[in-house]
Amino acid sequence: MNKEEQIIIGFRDIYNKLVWLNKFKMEDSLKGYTSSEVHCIEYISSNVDSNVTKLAESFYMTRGAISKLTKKMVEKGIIESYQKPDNKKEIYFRLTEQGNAINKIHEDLHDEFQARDKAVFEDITEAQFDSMLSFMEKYRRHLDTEIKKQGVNITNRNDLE
Amino acid sequence: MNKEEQIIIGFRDIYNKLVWLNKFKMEDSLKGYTSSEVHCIEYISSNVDSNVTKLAESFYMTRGAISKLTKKMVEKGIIESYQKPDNKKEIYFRLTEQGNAINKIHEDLHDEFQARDKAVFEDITEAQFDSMLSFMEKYRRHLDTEIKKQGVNITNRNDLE
DNA sequence: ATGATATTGTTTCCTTGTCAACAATAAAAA
DNA sequence: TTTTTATTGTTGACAAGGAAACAATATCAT
Repeated sequence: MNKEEQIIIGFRDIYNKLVWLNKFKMEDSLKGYTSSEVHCIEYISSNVDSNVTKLAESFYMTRGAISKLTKKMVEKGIIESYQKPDNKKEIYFRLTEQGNAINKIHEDLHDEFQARDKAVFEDITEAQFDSMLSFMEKYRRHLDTEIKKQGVNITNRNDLE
Repeated sequence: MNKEEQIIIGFRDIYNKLVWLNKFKMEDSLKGYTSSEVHCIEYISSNVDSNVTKLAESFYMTRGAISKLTKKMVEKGIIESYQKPDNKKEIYFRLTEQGNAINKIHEDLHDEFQARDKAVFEDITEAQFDSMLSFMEKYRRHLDTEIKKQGVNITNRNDLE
C-alpha cells in the first residue's frame, strides 16, 4: 500500500471512529436530540444569519434534508426563524433559550472529548503540526478545485440535455 | 482554534470532500451500482470468508443493514453465498463473475483518483510522511481503546437493567 | 422596465440505514 | 450431557436523507 492510500485510509478510519464514539456519548448526554440537530445548533450558534442553503453546503447535505430538519427543530422550540425587511425569500435561523442551553451542554461535551484525546496530541512538535496542517490545507484546496471542475461538468452536461 | 480542533476539522473536511467527489465519479462510471455495493464488493474481494458480521464491523454499520444489502446483491448476481460443512450458522460471500468485473472497474477508478490527487502528495518528504502516519496510528489506537471502554460500559449498563 | 435566469426553501416519493425482536445455531458452563 | 449464554443472520417498523419537481422571490441582461 502506498502513501496516498495509507493516509486516506487513516483519515477515514480515524474520522469514522471519532464520529461513532462521540455520537454515542452525545446522544447519551443529550437525550431527545439527534446528532444532526446538535450539529445544526453548533453551526447556527457560530454563524450569524444561517439559512437552509448554508447549512446544507456546510454539512454536504441536500437543502431538502435541512429544510425538514430545521422545520422539526422550530417545532421543538430549539431554534426560531427570522427574515430581513429587504428580502422576502431568505429565511434565517437563530437559537432559542432552549437551543442555547443545548449548545452549552454540547460545548462542555466537546471539551470533554478534547480532554479524552489530549494524550494523542501531547508530543507533536510545532514543526510536525505545521507540516500536517499545511498538507491538509493543500489537499483541501486541491479537492475544492476538483469539486468545482465536477460542478462545471455537471452544468455542461445539463446544458446538452 | 487549537491544534486538536484544526486537525480534526481538517480530517473531517478532507474526508467529506473526498467521499463526495469520488462517490459522484463512481456512480457515474458504475451506473446501476450504489457506492455501498461497490464498497462491499471491494471488501469481499480482498477478504476471504467475508460475512455479514465482518462487513458490518468494517463499515460501522448494523448487521441488519448489511443483511439487506447483501441480499440485494445476491439477487442482482453480484455476489454469491456459501457455507462451510462444519458450520450451519455462518454464511460467507464471494464475488461472481459480474462482481469481479465491477471490482476491476472500481480498481481502475481508484487508480484514476490517485492520479488525480497525485500532486498533493508529491512534495511530502519521507520524514513528514512517517510522522503523519505514526501520529495517525497513535490516534487510531487511542480511539480503539476508548471504543472498547465504551463497549464495556454498554455491557455493564445492560447488566444492570 | 421587462423578460429570462438563478436562487431559496418546501414537498412528495423513494432508498438506505437503524433499532429491536426474533429464530437458528454455536460455544460455554453446569 | 444438558442447560445456559453468545453469536449470527433476518425481518418489520420506523426515521433520516436524497432526488426531483415546484412556487416564490431575487438577480441579471437587454
